Amino acid sequence: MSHTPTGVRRTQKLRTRQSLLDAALVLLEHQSLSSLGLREVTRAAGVTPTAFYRHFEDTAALGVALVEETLGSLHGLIAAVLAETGDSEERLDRSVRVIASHVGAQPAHFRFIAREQHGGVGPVRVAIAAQLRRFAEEVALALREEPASAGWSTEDLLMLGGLYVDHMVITASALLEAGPAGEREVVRVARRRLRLVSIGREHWLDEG
Amino acid sequence: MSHTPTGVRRTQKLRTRQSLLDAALVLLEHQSLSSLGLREVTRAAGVTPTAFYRHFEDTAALGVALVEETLGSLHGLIAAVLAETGDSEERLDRSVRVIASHVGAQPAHFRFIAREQHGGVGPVRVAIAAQLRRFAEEVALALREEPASAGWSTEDLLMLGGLYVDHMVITASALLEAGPAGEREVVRVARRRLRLVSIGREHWLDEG
DNA sequence: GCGGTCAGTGAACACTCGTACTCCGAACGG
DNA sequence: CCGTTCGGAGTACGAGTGTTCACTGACCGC
Repeated sequence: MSHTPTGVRRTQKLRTRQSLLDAALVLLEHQSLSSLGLREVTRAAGVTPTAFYRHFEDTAALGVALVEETLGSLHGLIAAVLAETGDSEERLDRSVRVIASHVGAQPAHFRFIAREQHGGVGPVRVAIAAQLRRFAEEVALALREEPASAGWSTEDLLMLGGLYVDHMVITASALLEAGPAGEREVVRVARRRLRLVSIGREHWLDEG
Repeated sequence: MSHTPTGVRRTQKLRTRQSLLDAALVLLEHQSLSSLGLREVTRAAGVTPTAFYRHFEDTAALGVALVEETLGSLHGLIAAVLAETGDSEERLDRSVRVIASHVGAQPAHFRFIAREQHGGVGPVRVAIAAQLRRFAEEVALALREEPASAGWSTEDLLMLGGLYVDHMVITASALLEAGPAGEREVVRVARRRLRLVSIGREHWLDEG
């Protein structure tokens, strides 16, 4: 009897849940999850502390939910960007631009990911790692379709995919630190780095 | 009258200071700095809470001190590794091995750095960023001496140095997550990634 | 050796925290 | 329409927090 997932009741519950997530995200802009108090969140969300338990067991569980909210909706996006046509340079530019625009649009979400990727809350770290691994696999899959990947082993494609994903995270983090003012410079360097990796990729099979 | 910095008194003070740092590092293995309590540290160090203030203003200040303890002693090390002779492949292996051995020897220190690099405590983030930038500059300086860097601009050398440093951090973090059991695999992938970057470097000036 | 310096103590302050209760009332299924 | 479900409110508890204050006693330079 899990009842219908629709109805006024369910809607209101999701509403409060979302306001908890939103409030948490605001608070997490200046602190990390492990120092985030349950009461602090409920206070900012406008509900009583006890109401929190109707939605999450822990602040850790809330963190995991935030991870899925942030990264869950991004799957397929990178693959789509890579699948578009254009020469190497164009696609590289496009990738960096997509990252920059997403980070600029929802800085708090990405700050949270960067902060908790190696943070003090185990379950959240695990959730982020799982999502990033999925990204790496998706990128590897997209790369395989390209002519430039002829002769590449699956393992090497995954290595390259992980490299791209890690750089995506680094770039996002750098953009957050630099702020809108330093965005151009960060983008410049990120593009250069990707170009270097791209060149390495082209000549990967020349040796060894 | 700042008196002589020597003497039994100064020695004892440094002793307690160090025990505070050590205690904090142990506690930070399973949590992040922003959730670390002042009382918690003093309890583990075997002193009263008030004694803490004789050494640090904040737990944030303690964090900054930990950063310098961890990274301050590493300067020159990478440059030294890069300065050793050998072909590209050998030096690449050596670099990865040095990282792995250091991480294996003092895991807590490196875990702290990885965790707080994007953590919730501003001053600590700044301190880490400053140290890593210094590393990047040192690496760039070492790279400039090599024949393979002929024709490289200072900016690109710095870009490459930053790339190496970022990968050093990523590798260290991956080693910590993997534990001793997964070390071989992490080292394998790290070596591959560095080789790819190295190949990109060789052909960097071929185009545009 | 004598007086000042100062690292560390111990008690007390005013908080905030997570969690366990009981209870209310609106939306729910039959 | 009626009994049930359940999201949320309210209260209370014990534990832990950062910081302050006056104090002690060993080391210091003179």
